[in-house]
Amino acid sequence: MALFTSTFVNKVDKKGRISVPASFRMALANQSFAGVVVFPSFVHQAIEGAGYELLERLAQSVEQFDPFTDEHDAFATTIFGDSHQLSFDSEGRILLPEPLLAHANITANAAFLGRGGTFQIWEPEALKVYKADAIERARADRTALRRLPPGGGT
Amino acid sequence: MALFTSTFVNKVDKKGRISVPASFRMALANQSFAGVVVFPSFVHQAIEGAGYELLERLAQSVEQFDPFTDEHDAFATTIFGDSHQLSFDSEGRILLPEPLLAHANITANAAFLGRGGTFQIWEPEALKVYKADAIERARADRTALRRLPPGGGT
DNA sequence: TTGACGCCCATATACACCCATGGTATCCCA
DNA sequence: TGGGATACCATGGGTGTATATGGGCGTCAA
Repeated sequence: MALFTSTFVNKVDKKGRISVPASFRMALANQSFAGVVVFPSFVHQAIEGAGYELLERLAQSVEQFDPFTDEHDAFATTIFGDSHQLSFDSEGRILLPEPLLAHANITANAAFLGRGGTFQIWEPEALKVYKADAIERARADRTALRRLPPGGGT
Repeated sequence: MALFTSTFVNKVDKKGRISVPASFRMALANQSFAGVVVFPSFVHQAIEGAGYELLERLAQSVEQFDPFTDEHDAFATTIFGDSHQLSFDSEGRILLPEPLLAHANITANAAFLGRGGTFQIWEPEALKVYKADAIERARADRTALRRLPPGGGT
């Protein structure tokens, strides 16, 4: 499995296009859909992104909920209702929809944040703030990382 | 499995490249990704390094969290957002990203410190200080070593 | 008709790949 | 056992290429 890692800050040009980092495109290379799937984050002023395949898995997982619970409702509405399939242009760029740009407060630059199986797109300054906070929380909770599946050292 | 052992001090050339010690490369030889994965240490001014396999295990471990909890959030952000996949060039060198160099205060030289299943990259002088301290702690904590897992020789 | 969007081309820069060198430890053979 | 030959490794630098970015043009649709 290819993973999204690292953080990249790219420019939004005057047409609204932005390059998806090459390593992210690489991670998506063998998907059926040549592009990304994005939807607004529930909790952050950021955009969630993933490959099409993840959306399919989410669909399955949502169906496992009781179809008439609140969760199901919220998930189905938000994730599928507000998610967009953005295909790459010939240079590997995407065109972020206006509502998503507004949700994440993105104007001139946007930061792609790798999160393993998924990624997020942030306004760079907002990401800086959020990252500082995340490091604090991770540091405090570091012991949780010891719950690693078996394998090599550490 | 192959382990990272010993300490090597190598030069950072003017392009920012640095040779990964041959024995470390050997230890990584049968991984799916021909390179290393690095991320800033939470606690030290040093760079943590490992094989791609570690990242895969982390991804699994993170997925075990409920995907929308705070823990998941903080870990995914911190670990994947700050980790970089650095592939070897044909001579076995890597290119350390600027933020990591800054985090570890590395300029002209860098020290690779083997830690078994993982390794660290330090500014050589800082490592000297840390090592002296580590020896102290090891001496004080010596009894902990008796808690060895069962098994024959090695 | 006008605007939005998909496709094409152009460019600078960063980086991956290639080849060259020097030093060192190892091996081999006398 | 000594000395030379050799293989390996860290290091340096040149060059082609991929990537991010910018802009022009045609087409489709409202």
